[in-house]
Formats: sequence, structure tokens, C-alpha cells
Amino acid sequence: MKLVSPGEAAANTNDIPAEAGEEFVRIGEMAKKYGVTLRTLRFYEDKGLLNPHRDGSTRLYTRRDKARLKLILLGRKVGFSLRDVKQMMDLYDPTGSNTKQLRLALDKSEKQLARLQKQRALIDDAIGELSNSMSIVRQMLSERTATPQASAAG
Amino acid sequence: MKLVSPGEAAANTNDIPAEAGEEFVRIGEMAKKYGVTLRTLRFYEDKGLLNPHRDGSTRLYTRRDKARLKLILLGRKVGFSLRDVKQMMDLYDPTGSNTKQLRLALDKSEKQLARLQKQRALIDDAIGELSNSMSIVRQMLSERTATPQASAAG
DNA sequence: TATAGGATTGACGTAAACGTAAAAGGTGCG
DNA sequence: CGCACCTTTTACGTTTACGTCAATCCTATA
Repeated sequence: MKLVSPGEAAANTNDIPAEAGEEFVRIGEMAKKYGVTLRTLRFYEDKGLLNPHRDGSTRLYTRRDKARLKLILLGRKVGFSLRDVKQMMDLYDPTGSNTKQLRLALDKSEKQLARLQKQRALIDDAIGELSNSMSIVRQMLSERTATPQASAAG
Repeated sequence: MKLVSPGEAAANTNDIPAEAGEEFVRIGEMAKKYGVTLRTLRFYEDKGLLNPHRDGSTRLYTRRDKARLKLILLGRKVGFSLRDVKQMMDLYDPTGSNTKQLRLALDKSEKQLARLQKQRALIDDAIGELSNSMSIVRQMLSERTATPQASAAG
């Protein structure tokens, strides 16, 4: 059932050669492993962020895809758009020093950091205003609740 | 040109009676005054958040509309959706104590406060991860930049 | 063989808050 | 008179990251 059943790697209908460490997983497992939906994985592929192999029409993900997905998820976590992530990933060259990629990443990161800090400021601001309003509302409510003492009760 | 020109309120083509304090402004002024676009004001009206009077087809905003708009903008600032804002506003009753309205507002505010705090936590998290990644990238870049010392320069 | 469980592609739907274009009417000024 | 400027309504477009069918296919299993 599972292509990467723990310990066994033979007697499979598919022709996938279990060449030392070449572990393929299908979309369902991949999704569970990283806590995303199938739709998400297909979407990322559609956007050019992933490029799983195919067995016929079935997607097969290798550890390369896993590494890429990890990067995507990290990128999303820190607030990059998928476009940004793709732009950075597209610069990756396994044969070079990737200086350009690193510089772009650093550049984008600095900007993103600034955005995050601004966002935090906005949120702090909002929290302040909201707390303020809440205390006022509480005040108004307590006035409506605790005054039947002076006026005629009822 | 302006319906509420400073000091003068007569000699106007429109039949708007300048009855003590009843100041009407048209959409353009209203927009400038609160830093929103015309589209925004029409949109809010379409969503039932505003109900300006009409002179024929021309919208005329009174201070009541201004008060409502202020509330809307405050709501948006603290992160409420327009639906939330409307829901709270719709409970307003000028003849009652508005206890229900206040309770709803307080309830929504508590939830929103929780959301904001969660958001802040996420952002702090993101800032942490991002800073982390950045220092790593900087490290990698400095290794690529500062090593022509050992290898042949170039 | 029937059935359940995965997998595929395609394509419309969703959320929020407007942006923007189009086509037209009203108004004051020179 | 004519033009600039403001306003109107209608309605599709934008953004981002998927959700949610729908129809179909393949495969392992009882």
C-alpha cells in the first residue's frame, strides 16, 4: 500500500527501483507528512514551486521535493508570498555558489522583516485602542447595571 | 462650491435649509475629511453601514453619518470586519439603554483581542525565524566573500 | 466482481474591501 | 457656450491561497 513501507521495498506493482535512499511518496503521504492538503500540493506544483516525478499520472515526491516544500512552508511562515518564494527558489543553482540567490533572499528578508515590524506596531496599536474601547464599554455597562440603587428600581 | 463654506450658508442653488447645525457635506468632502475614497463611502452605504440623505441623487452626509463613519473606521482599525461593525451598529437604539449592543460589542471585542494577541505571537515567531534565517544567509555570504584569501584570488 | 480508497484534471467558489472603467447628468465659471 | 469638475449607477477586476465539487480512473482487497 505504501511505497515506503518501513523496512520493505519490494513486491510492488510499480517499477520504482529502490535505488539506495530514493524514496518516493505519493501525494497523500506527502500531504500528511507536512500537514498540508492535496489541493495545496497540486497548487504549489501549478505555480511552479514543486516538480514531482510522475508514474503515469501519479505524482511521486522525492526528498528533493520535500526539501523544497520545507522551504516553501518556512517562507510562508515568515510571511513571504508564494511568488517571492518561487523567485528565490528559481535562482538556485546546484553547480554554483548561489551568491545571487542568497543576496536576493537577504534583500527580500530585510524588507519582509520591516513589514513584520510595522505589522506588529499596527497590532499593538489596535490592541491599545481595543482595550481602551473595552474599558469604556465596561464602564457604560456597569453604569447601566449598578444604578437601580438611585433611580426607582425596575 | 462647498455646501458648508466657512461662515456663509446662503445663496445656494440647493434647497438645503441651514437649520442650526444641520451641516450637509457631499461625498467628495466627506471622503477628504476622513481620508477615504468615494468608492469606499458608496461601498459602506451599499453594505448598509451608512445612510446619507439625498438631494435628488446626490448624497448628503450629516454629522450622524460622520459619527457612524468614525465608528466604522475605529472598528476597522482594531480589526473588525465590516460585517461585525454592521452587526454592532444595527443594534443601536437611540431610545433604549443599548445594553444588548454594548454586550455584543464587548463580546466581539474580547474575541478580537484574543485574535490580535495570537497574531502578535505569530508575528513575533515569524520575526524570530526570519532573523534566524537571515543570520545564516549572511554567514553563507561572508564565507563566499571572505575566502579568496586561501584559494587563488579571482 | 463489487467496493472502498486514492489519485487525476478542470473549473468555479470564497473571503474582504475596495479599484477602475464606462457612460451619463448636473453645475459654476469665464 | 463650452469646458472642467463633481457626482451618479452599474458592473467587472484585483489579490492570495487555496476549498470544493465533479467526473473519471486505477488498484488493492474481501
